[in-house]
Amino acid sequence: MALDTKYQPEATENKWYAYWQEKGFFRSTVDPEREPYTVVIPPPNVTGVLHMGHMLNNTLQDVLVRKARMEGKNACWVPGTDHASIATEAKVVAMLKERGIEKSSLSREEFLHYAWEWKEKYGGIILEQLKKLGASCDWERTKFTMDEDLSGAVIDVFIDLYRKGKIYRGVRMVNWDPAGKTALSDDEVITKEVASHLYHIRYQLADSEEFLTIATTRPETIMADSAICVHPEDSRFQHLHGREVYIPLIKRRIPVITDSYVDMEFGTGCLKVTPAHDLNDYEIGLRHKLPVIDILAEDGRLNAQAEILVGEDRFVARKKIAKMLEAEGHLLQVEPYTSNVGHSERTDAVVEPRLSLQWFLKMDEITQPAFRNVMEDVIQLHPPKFKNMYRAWMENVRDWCISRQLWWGHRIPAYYLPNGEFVVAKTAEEALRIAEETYGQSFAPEDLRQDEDVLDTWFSSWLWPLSVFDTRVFGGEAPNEELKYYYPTNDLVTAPEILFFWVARMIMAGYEYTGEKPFRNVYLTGIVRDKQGRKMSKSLGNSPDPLALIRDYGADGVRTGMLFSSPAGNDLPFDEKLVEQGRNFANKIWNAFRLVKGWEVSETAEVQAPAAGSWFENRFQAALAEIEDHFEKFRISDALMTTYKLVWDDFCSWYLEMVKPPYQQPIDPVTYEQTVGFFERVLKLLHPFMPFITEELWHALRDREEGDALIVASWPKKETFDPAILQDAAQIFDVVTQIRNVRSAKGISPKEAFVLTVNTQQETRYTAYKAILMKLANLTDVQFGSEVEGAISFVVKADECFLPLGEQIDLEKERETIEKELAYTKGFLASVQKKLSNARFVAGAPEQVVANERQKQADAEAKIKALEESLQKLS
RNA sequence: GGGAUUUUAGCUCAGUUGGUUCAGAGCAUCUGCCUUACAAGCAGAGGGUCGGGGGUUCGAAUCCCUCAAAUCCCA
Repeated sequence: MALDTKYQPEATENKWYAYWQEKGFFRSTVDPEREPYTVVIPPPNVTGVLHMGHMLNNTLQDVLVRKARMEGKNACWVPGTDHASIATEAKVVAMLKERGIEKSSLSREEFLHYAWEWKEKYGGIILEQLKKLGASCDWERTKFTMDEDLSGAVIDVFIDLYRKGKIYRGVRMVNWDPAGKTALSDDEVITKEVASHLYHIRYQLADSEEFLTIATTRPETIMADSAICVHPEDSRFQHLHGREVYIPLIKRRIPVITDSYVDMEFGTGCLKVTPAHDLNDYEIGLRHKLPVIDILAEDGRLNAQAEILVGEDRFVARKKIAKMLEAEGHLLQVEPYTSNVGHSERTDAVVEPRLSLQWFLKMDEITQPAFRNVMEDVIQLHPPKFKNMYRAWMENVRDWCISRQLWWGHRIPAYYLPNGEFVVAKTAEEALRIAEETYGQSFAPEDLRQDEDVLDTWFSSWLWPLSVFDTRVFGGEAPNEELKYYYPTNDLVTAPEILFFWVARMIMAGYEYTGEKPFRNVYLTGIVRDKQGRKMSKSLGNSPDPLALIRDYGADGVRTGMLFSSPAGNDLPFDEKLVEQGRNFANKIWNAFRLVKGWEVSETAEVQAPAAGSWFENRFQAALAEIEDHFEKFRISDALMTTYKLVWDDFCSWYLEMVKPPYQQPIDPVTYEQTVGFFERVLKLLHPFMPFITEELWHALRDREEGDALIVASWPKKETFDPAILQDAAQIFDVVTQIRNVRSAKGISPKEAFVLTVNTQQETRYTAYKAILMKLANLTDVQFGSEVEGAISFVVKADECFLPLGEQIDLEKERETIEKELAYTKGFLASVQKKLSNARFVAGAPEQVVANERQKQADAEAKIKALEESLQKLS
């Protein structure tokens, strides 16, 4: 059969993915006989499409899952999506707008109908894309955070925490969009520089004819002032401490307070404090127990609390107030000023900081086990540097605002009563019953009004590692078999950006509802960035299309490309060169297969390299030990690199070259069997990284029985290896490289064969590898001796090697080279001797270190001797 | 403003409790090869005073201080 010289991934990938699914290799069910290995996917946004971050993240998960599966564990990777209330609602609103429908014209039910329609249409796309990447998820377990049972769990948790007294209602300042009449998250606010004015306004002191002057950009809010604040150390205002002033126009008395928040350099050094309309002022208000006076309605007009200009828009009011202040002589100065003003991403209205009643979860107690168990490494973060960040956050954690002014999500199960109270219950009927019991009066169902808000998306995804297995445990039921078997999960792979939003909260929920951690290890990936260091995002348009990449480079190429340069916790500066390297690697493996597949086996064929097998056997074990160590420490990039070098350098460049028969000649059966066996073993190591090409070659290398697939083949067992063999071979390889080097430097063709003469203490080393040495360096013989006429010489470790090159030798140049090396080695020896002659070193350093230094000394001395001999022969 | 992390070859990163071969890898670069597995390749080579300065130590990329730069989180 004629095989293409290039690996063609596309057909292979579809074929094997279908095969794996058809055979049910991704499926996991409870099996107490086997050790479970569980991973829950960080649920991507249901309306999202695959981006580079998902590619990296899910490749890593798939590597871990596939390796565990090959190790014989019951590997269970649970896929799913989350409802992402803000993002999804924004998309649905945008879709409706395109159809000419305003959200405000719809009822809640109508809107949700459209939202579900959207979800049904687009919700599965991202999971389908993950299949192209090769993700070996148990698709039968696919979950969605708004599935009926998962939603029930969220509501149960809200009720439970409310009854435990951990959930309360409180005031919080939000970004308010007066045009959209909705609260915005910080991400939806765009800050722009706006040309405005700084108004200098004087306030009269209550007990004298004096005035003080403040500077503000928002004169229309003076009616909401609760105090005037000065810096406690500001010498200009010491006389004002403890006194009171009148707000101009409305003549309300407010105190002068001191707080170091005030910037003495800015404005006049006197700050008007308006707790209802500025976040910093709100905090000053809390510290000084100031009243909160809210003068703005939800549409941005002044309300009755303002006393004057009621019903005017805030910007109209600003101009009118300025005029009124001027008329009364209170406006001293208006200076131009540029300020940063938040605008609504969607309506472009100026965002108003606004106090609103929100639901909060108390964090003081629920964080305790989550904090302790990470600090004590019960749950390990990889890399551990994130522990510091985690601690900083957990030590300064604030109560969690869990309500959102949206419709898409889990509606808060609180029901308001006509008497101003509310009850929390799973259903309206239950709420009615509780209300009647609690207040001893009867209510009609329509008396109850359910809270309009939904819960923060994280309030459902924090349950994810539990709720994908068991949704009833939150209602107080005993854990089911699934939860008992699969939980705690093993590894979680996610981005550091959501270490607090998601990871920490999952840990809290895990301990709260099971008393047990949700996972053992958290692998934190980096962010995929472009060459300029910018985060890849759709809006910047700097992200390649992942599916196009897979099409162009193959899924295996893309997977390895992403992993080559992404140690845990480090950002990945993406470069198409990386996936090109991945593709080249797949091609290299493909061509190694072509070589082996092309061999004809013959009983009479000569064994090329008897020592090759035992060398590679040991080399493989050494690499395997290293790979296992890397995996254990979650150094996935390093595990890949070690595998890469084992395959490319050791297997292809050294081993296959050793055993390869001369052109068009057959290979002996023993070497062939051994080579196919090695090939199978390297395919196993490669499989987690490159599942498709390895499965393809697994089947192409031998005839397989039904169900003998690489995806479920056994991971190679770690065995001891002999470092002496590796050392011997390394010495031989060094000699080969030196000979090639001499050829390269002298412009001698690799086809010209030589006799190598070696002066060594370890002749057996050379006889054992004689065939290999001759083959790889193109020698006609290897002899031993200390002198060769007309030869060029070089020293490898302590061994002196001679190649007879006749007239091609430039004696003067050779001498120079050797003298240079000699001087260098003498310098090195001197530094070692200096160390050894230092009594404090010999006394203080560990025995092993001193022994090493002595070895270095001996090696250097031997080398100097060999070099000096060479030099002597030249003269 | 508070906190965290990072700074090692052109790029991306290793470098384990300070001590093996005088700092390693991959990619990129340079040189020579279309040597029938692979030019998506083969063979070989060059490249770093470990961000700057100071200190501790017999010995520092590694520990301490200081300065500088970058990134991230919280406000």
